Amino acid sequence: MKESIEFQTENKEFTEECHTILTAVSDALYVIGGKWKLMIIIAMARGNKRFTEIQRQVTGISARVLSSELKDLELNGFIVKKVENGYPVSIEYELLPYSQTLEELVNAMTKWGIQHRQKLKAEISAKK
Amino acid sequence: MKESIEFQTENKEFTEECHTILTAVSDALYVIGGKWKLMIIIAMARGNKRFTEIQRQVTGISARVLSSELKDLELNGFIVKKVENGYPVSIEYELLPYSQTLEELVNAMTKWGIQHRQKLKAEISAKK
DNA sequence: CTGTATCCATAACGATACTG
DNA sequence: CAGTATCGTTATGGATACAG
Repeated sequence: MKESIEFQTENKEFTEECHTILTAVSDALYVIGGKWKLMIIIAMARGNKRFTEIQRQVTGISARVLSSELKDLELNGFIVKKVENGYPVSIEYELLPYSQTLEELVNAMTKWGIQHRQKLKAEISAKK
Repeated sequence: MKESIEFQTENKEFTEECHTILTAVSDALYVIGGKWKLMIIIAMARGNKRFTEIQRQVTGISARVLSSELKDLELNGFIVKKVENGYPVSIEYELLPYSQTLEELVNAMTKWGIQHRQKLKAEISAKK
């Protein structure tokens, strides 16, 4: 299957191929789109397991939103909530193996975000 | 710079590194996040240049939203609006070279979306 | 600590109609 | 064809308080 984004003239095959790609990207955005989901997974991949830890690491997220996002992520098979009985009860969230399938995507986005910030910085310097 | 998402024990360095990654991803999401921007760029990379063409290809987008998104994309240096005087006036949107920097990200997302859909299909089959 | 409940503000979006 | 205007709806998220 051809997946590269390319610049080319139109023909009938491209419309179908384009549709395939758009559907795939739409599927992905549906599950991991939005402001927080990838960031939560990244924070967890760095060892943050507790609710408060994650909230501290993911700057700006409120408890209400974090709670809701964690439920979504659990439903979609990225994480699991583990409750350890004891005094007090200890609750940890853990990444499931499926979250590792996002590694390439996260790396690509990180790389792009870094270069984009550098581009903006360069543009601002140029204007002075 | 280390950018991989990995599963490891905590230490002081990770917190900083995590913050770097989260900032980068947050930057990226700010510019290309949301439901439509990547899809519009993909449609355009497949040769769609006219407003109506893009709207037809990006299923479900309204004229109002497309218009607004195109303005954002132009502001951020991804596309340019070209007006050819003539009868009637012809308007085309073209990708700028900067949009090609998204290729790796789009490929990763496409790949992930395809495998995710297959995973869902497999799970549904398994339940029957 | 780990959330939930409530309230409120804003953003995002869809539908429709309309203009040059 | 390429949008804009208007309206209404839903989604999203922040703030605060509160509960187990």
